[in-house]
Parts: sequence; C-alpha cells; structure tokens
Amino acid sequence: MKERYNPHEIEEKWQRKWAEARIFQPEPDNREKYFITIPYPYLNGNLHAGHTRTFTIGDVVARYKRMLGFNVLFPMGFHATGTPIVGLVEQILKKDPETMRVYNKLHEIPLEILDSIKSSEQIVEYFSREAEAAMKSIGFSIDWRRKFTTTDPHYKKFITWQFNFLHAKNKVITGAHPVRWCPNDENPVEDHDILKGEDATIIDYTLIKFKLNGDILPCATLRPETVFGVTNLWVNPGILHVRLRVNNENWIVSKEAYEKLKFTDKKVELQGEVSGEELIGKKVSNPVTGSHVYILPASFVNPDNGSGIVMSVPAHAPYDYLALRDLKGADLTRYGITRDVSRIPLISLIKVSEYGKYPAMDAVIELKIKDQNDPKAIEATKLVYRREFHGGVLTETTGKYAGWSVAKIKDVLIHDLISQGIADVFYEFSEQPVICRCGATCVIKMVENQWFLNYSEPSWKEQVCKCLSGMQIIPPEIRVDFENKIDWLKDKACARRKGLGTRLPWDKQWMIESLGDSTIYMTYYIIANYLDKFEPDQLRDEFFDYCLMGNGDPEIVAGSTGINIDIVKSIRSDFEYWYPVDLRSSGKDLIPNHLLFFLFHHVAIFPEKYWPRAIAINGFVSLEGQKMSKSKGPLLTLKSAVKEFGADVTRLYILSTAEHIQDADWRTADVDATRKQVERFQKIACDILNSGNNNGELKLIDRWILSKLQHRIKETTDALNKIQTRRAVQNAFYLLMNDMKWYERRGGGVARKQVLDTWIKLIAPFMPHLCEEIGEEIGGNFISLSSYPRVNASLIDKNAELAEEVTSNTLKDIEEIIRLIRLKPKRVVIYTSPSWKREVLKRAIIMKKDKSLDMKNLMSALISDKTMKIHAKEIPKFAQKVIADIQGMDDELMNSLLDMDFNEISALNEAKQFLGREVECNIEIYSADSPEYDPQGKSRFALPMRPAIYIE
RNA sequence: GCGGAGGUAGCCAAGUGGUCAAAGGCGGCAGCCUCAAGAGCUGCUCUCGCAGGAGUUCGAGGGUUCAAGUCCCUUCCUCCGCACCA
Repeated sequence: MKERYNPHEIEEKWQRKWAEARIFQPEPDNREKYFITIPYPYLNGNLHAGHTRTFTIGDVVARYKRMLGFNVLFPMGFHATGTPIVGLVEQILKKDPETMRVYNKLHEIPLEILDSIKSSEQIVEYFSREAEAAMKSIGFSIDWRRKFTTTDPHYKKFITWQFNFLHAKNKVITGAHPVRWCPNDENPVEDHDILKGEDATIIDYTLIKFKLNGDILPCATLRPETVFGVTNLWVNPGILHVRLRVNNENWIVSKEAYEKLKFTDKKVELQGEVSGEELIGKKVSNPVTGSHVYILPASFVNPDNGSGIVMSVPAHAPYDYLALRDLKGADLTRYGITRDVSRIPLISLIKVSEYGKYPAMDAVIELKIKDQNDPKAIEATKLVYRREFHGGVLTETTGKYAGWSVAKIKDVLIHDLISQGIADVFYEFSEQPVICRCGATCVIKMVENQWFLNYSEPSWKEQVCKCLSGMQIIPPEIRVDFENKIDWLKDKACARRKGLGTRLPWDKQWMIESLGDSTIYMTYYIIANYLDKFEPDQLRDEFFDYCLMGNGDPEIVAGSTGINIDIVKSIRSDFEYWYPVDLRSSGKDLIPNHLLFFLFHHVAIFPEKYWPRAIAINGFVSLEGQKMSKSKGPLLTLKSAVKEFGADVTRLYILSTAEHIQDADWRTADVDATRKQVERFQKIACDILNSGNNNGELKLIDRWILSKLQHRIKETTDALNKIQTRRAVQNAFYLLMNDMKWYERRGGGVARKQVLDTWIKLIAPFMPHLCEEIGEEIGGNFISLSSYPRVNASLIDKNAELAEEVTSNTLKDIEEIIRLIRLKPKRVVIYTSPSWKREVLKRAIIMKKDKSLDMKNLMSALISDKTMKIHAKEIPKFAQKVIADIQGMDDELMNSLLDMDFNEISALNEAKQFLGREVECNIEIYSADSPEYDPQGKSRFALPMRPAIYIE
C-alpha cells in the first residue's frame, strides 16, 4: 500500500473490483434477506449534498447489514414523471438566462451540452447517466441491474396496473377541488408562478343564506356557529352590488364577489345591479333561527372579502359590536328606520372563561377601542376568536348544539347547514391580492370531474395507522409526525393535464400525478431484473396480478402474455423472497407526502405481511450555514464533492456531522480536517502493516486497547442499529483513533495488527475503499463481504482499564502540579493509597449494594475493626468523602472496584518508564503504607485510584 | 393559527438525575520537529490559584430532589411543514 493517501486511485480500483466481482448483485438464497430502498432522485438536476447524505445513509446501512450476514438488496431508479422536467426543457429551449446560469454554474453542466438539449427525453437521459456515474463514484453498493426510469414504457404498464387496481377497489373517485387559478392564462398557478401572495392559502368560508323576500343575501363567515347570535346584517352603502341567478336562486352580492363566483362550480348569471343604499333598512330572515333582522350600514364591510355582505354578531365579534355602537344617535330615517339601533339587544351564544356574557364588548372595553375604524379592532377580533375557539362552549341559545366546544362543532355544523340547503362553501385567499407572473389577479377555481385518491376514507386511514403502529420509525420521536399527518391528510387529486407520466387507463385525457406513481415502485425493482425478457405490451394486468399479488394462475398468465412460464414463476418467487421493504430511508421533506402515500398504497394493495417494516428519516444539508437551493444556489454537487475530497472523506464527513433529523452543515474547513484524519488513519495503518511481526505476550496496555476496542464495537453496532451514523463514526473512527494514539504513546505494539484488522471492518461501511485497500494488505476476501466485528466479552478487561485510568490521571496530576509550581522537577515521588483506605472503600461499596450505606452504619462497622483503630482520627473525614463519592457510582464501576484484584503499585510500576519519559524526570513509587521517602508527609493524601504526589 | 423540532463554552456539537467544568471536532495558544514555512506530533484552551484546589456556568425565571444541563411549571427566542408541487 502506498504511504501517500490517493483517494481517487484507491476508489476507482475498488469500484472496478466490486463491479467485476458482481458482489452487489444479490439473488434470492437461503440467507435472511434485507431490502433497503431510498427514494429515487428526481431528474431535473444533478445530485447534490442533500442526496449525498440520504443515499450514503442508505449505503452504510446496506453495507452494515451485508456484513452482518444478510442478503442485501439495495436498488436504485430515477424519477422523471411530472411537470418540472417539461418546464426545464422549455426554459432551455428559450435560452432563459437564469436557467442557463443555474444549470451551467450550479449544476455544472457544460454549455455545449445544455445547448444540445432539445427534449425532455434528453434531459432524462443526461441526468440519469450523470446520477448513476455520481453514485458509482462515491461507492454505493447498488445493484445497478435493476435501474429504471419512471418514463420507461415497462414502468408505465406497472403504473397502469396499479391504478386499475386502485380504481377497482374504489380508492380512486371523482370530485371537484379548489385551485389557485389565473383567469388570464386559464391555468392553475403553482408556487413559482406567483408574483405576489405566495404565502396565501385557500380558506373555506361558510356562506349562510339570509332571505330577503325571494332573494338570498349570502354572508361569508369563518364562524358559522355564531349564526345563532345574528342581530342584523351589514351592508356598505357606498358599494355596488349585483343581482345574480346562482343555480336556481336569486343572490345579491358585491360586484367583486360576483367575479369570484364565476369560477366556482355554480352556474352564475348576472341579472342587474343593486346599490347598497337600496338594501339598508330592509329586514331579512335568519335561515337558522327564523328571526327577522335589519340590514344596517357599515363602512368596514369590504366588497373584496367574501360576498360583500356581512352577518352581525355583536356579542362575539368586536367589529359588529363597534359598528352597532357607532350608529348610536345616527339618523337612519331615510332607510325607514326610526328606532335607535344601537340598543338592539346582543345575543350571547358562547361561554368562555376569560370574558363575561358579551366577549366582544369586554374586549372592546379592555383594549379601549374607539370605533370600527380603530386599527386595534383587528387585534380584538383575533383575541376573541382565539379564546372562543379554544375555550368556548356553546350555550342554550344554540339549541341542540348547546354544550359543544366551539373547536369541535365547526365541521358538524357546516355539514348540517349545507345539507339543509341554507349554507354553502365559499373559498377565499388568506391574503389578497394573489398576483400571477403574467400580472393578472388570481382567483380560486373549482376544477370539476377531477380524479382523487380517496385518502380521507376512515377505513383506509385506519389501516395505515395499523401499519404504522407495527413499523419501526427512526428516530422514534417522529412517529407522532406521521400520526398527525395521517389524520390531516385529505383526498388528493391524482391526475393532471400537463407533464410526463402514465395516462389514467380509464380516462386517457388525464396524466397520473407523479406522487401517485411512486408509491409501490419498490416492487418494480424485483421485476426490473427481468426487463430484457419481455416487451412492454406483454406486461398486462394479469401479469402483475400474479407476480405481485399472487392472484391468478401462472400458466394462464404465461399463455395470455406470452412470457415464459418459468420467468413468471421466478418473478413471483423473487417477490415472495424480497418483499416487504425492510427499510425506507429518506429526507424529512417526504414525510407529509411521499412517505405517507407509500404507506397508504401499500396497505391498500398488499396483504399485511408485505407492509413496510421501517422508515428512517434524515435532515437536510446546508453549505457553510446557508440553506442549499437547487434553483438559486448555493449548491454542492455529489460529483464535485467526490472530485475534490474523494468518496471516503465525503461519506465519512457528511454522516459524522449530524444525526437523524438534524440538518448537517457542510463546511469546507471541517471537511479538510476530516481528510487529514483519514490520511492519519491511512498512515497509522501503513505503520502497523510495515512494523513487521511483533508477536509477544500481551502486556497491560495491550489488554487495555483490546478492551477499549470492545467498547467501541459495542457502541458502534448499537449506533448503527439505530441508524445513528454520527455516533457510529465517533466511536468507530475518532474515539478509536484517540485510543490508538494513547496506545502508541504508551509504547503498545503487540495488539496493533489485531486492532487494525477489526478497525477496518468496523469503519468499512463508512469508508469502504480505503478499508478494502488496507484489507488487501492484510489478506483475505473483500472487506465489504467480511463479517462485521462483534464484541468479544473475554477481551473486556476492567483491571486494565482501571490501571490505565490511574496512570493517565496520575500523569495529569503531576503535569498540573509542575505547571503550577513552574519548576523543572528533579524528583517525582508517587504514593499509592494505604490499605486501610482501600478497605474503607470496599466496605462502603458493599453497604451501598445492600442499600445500608450511611455514615452511622459505616462508622460503627469500622470502629469495631481492630486494624482500623490506629487510623481512628482520619477515618470520619475519609468515610464522609467515600460516601459522597459512591453516591454517583454505577453498579458496573462498583463491581470493578470490588472485584479488582489489581494493585495500583504494580500498574504504576508498569507505567513507570512511561511516566518518567513524559515528565522528563525519574519516578519513584511507594505505598503510603510504608513510604521510604516522604519529607513533606504527602503520602497521607493518597486515595484509592488517586495516588499522592511529591515533587522536588 | 395548527403541528413539530430546538436554544450547552469563541464556533459546530454530544449529553440515560449522581466521576459533568460537561465527549468529539473546528478555531486559538504553547512546546517538539524543521534552516524556515507547511504538515505531523504533544499539551493547554470558563475564572482565579507557585501542590493536584476553589468559584461561577448549560436561553431566562421559579420549583421538585440528599443531588438537575438532565424532571415539573412559567416565560422569551430560533427553525421547519401546512398540499395537489416534486
């Protein structure tokens, strides 16, 4: 092996050898299988540091499991369906300057290649080739025979089967759903199409239909329960209203509301105009309570919001309360109203602990709000809403709903009102305006006859919950995220007009949405191994029914598809061997979407024994503290990281800098440091390999390093079992490195080769190339295929560990004293604990184990011991200290101290030369029982495990 | 608003109620090596201390306990997701 670390040479060599030996191309055999998958990358850019982290975690787990003896299947494919690739081609064809810059500079694509791209096929082709090369260059142990792309014709057959299956099971239904819509482009707008109002969400208001003779005045509200407390309606006298024919009803709304209604699923026809003035003073009937209330004027009514007509609940809505109060003494005779409307009695319907009967009034008083134009009115509204929503309970006013909490009644009530025909849903943006890139104001449009995956169906959710509860979720604390998201998930539109993908088999104008086509594709890796055996057209539904579901008869399937029957049977038996997925490991961004759908589709399609076993989640990667961005930068590609630092360093670094869902920060300075550590590792290995045969008897320090090694193995395997890569690297690499440094410094040598042999296996999942290179020198088969180290309990040597602890602590103490007295020592004398102190300690430990340790018991035991008598004066103080020390000891340490037959003097004597070398002075060691030389009586400070020191 | 994560030394970051003044790394300082620089190696790196000691720390404020970075309550701050988009 070369002295100098040349990662690229080593890495290419071993990648070639692995490929030639086909060691990562598993077939079913009699071993236990382990099927690990990582979500395939989407091909609208090059793989970056985020992929590097997620995929490397997968590779480390794959390699670890393989070394544990599992037959590991770790496949990879490419995702290309959906709209982004189509959009990218358009931009490239347009030579959009920003796109060209981003893809040339950030994604590192040469301009001549960018210029040559003319189609989405070329994009897919280019990025899939690049991705595969990148993944090979970092040494992933992927079975590349099984790769595919989601736009492959074979794959489309698989998706077609899946959707036919789901459709037959009533998992795909039709419906309508609201989308952000640009009336100018006549298209739904996505986030990146939005100029202003990107954060706006779609809120569903309830539209309550108040009746005015034959007309309907719909009032939009977020608080439909307050309909029981309506005292009047509000109309802004200054705005124009319109009369509409909506389905079979006559509506009056603001002109602005009419513009919005046009895009809903209602049939809307304009019939005429109505001024606000005209409406005021009329009486409408409340469709819920039947009461008749006035329409009154209010300036706060915004025609842009809702229907432009507002129902007034002054007991619970500060604006309503204020507007009513503002009318005090106003002359409304021109509207035909002669009474003082500000004296209309409030109607309370929610009881909440923070307020009295009329929360809106209390809030207005509390915040000292002047009138409806006071900006603080908004604050009061939010406050009352929040308190009533969370703590409010409906009163008798609400009839059969009395006693319900506000938070719980909402959905029930909306459902009731709509089914009675007295309410409707009305969608509105949470922020206005929302402006499209083209400059037009966006609206909310109901897309009708849309296909949905019926995720909201309770029995489906129940199945998913059952699946989840049987799964291992790593790290465990994110299980609650999954539970919440399952609960929150609604029906999902699963078809689109644009983009790449597979057509909905029964309604070909639609393309299957790309999150839906990537839910059970792990099964396809098993089929992908046989793709050269058949044409796409042969993959009829009955083929998948049999191979994936076990339904049907293989002979009939072979007959109808023309596929060889042995192949059909073989795929089925492969499926039975490899499935289910043992681990799906992914970035945390996929929790609320892909991973959820992954579970939903598995439970919908497969029997329980094929449900996924585990999910592991990891965080993102930032660059020098900055968030990475594919479209804006900064960006670090996998390719360039490997080119600059090598595969092993990149792998080691990115997995050692953060754990689980924490984000990892890529810092070049730290990566450089990691490279130095790897170089040092290589140098240590070289030294060991070149040091010749140093057989010999194991000394204390040799037993120490072997014992330490066992702890590192234990910690590393424990960490890897929990996919704690950072902890694993700490133990398998850095801490063991420090152990080895101490070992070398202490003059150890005999156990070096034994340690190295284990060490390269321990760290091999992280830096497989260098470990293979070192392993080759030692001899034997691929390290990648060797057995992972296991703890050898017989090598754990507590005596050696304690002895070494005494030695290093003593050295630290000596050095500290030297530093303090600032003298070059001429003579260093060490006194080990007198035997009586050791005896006290032992007795105390025994009492502690009996739970009988206290000062009284200990003292009475000691006083009755004749041999202790001569130390009677010192005993109480020492005993007190011992008791305090023991409080914090764990059982293991106490046992070692008890069982320890090790003699501090002999341990220190073994380290005598070493200590002398370190402090450059001769060392003398005595027992405090009988020190030969003790001019200052320092020996009386000697304690067990803590010798006294005298320096001249 | 809802849901989730988190605040630890100059920085990143570990931390199961008791060997925690707190792992590991980075940065910094000193020594060795070298003609020198770099690399490498060794030590130090909260404050004070010419004998191994003492004092004050884990966002802030309370509390439980013989014992709290770790448990409980209150409070402040930061980050992430909320969809039809991969």
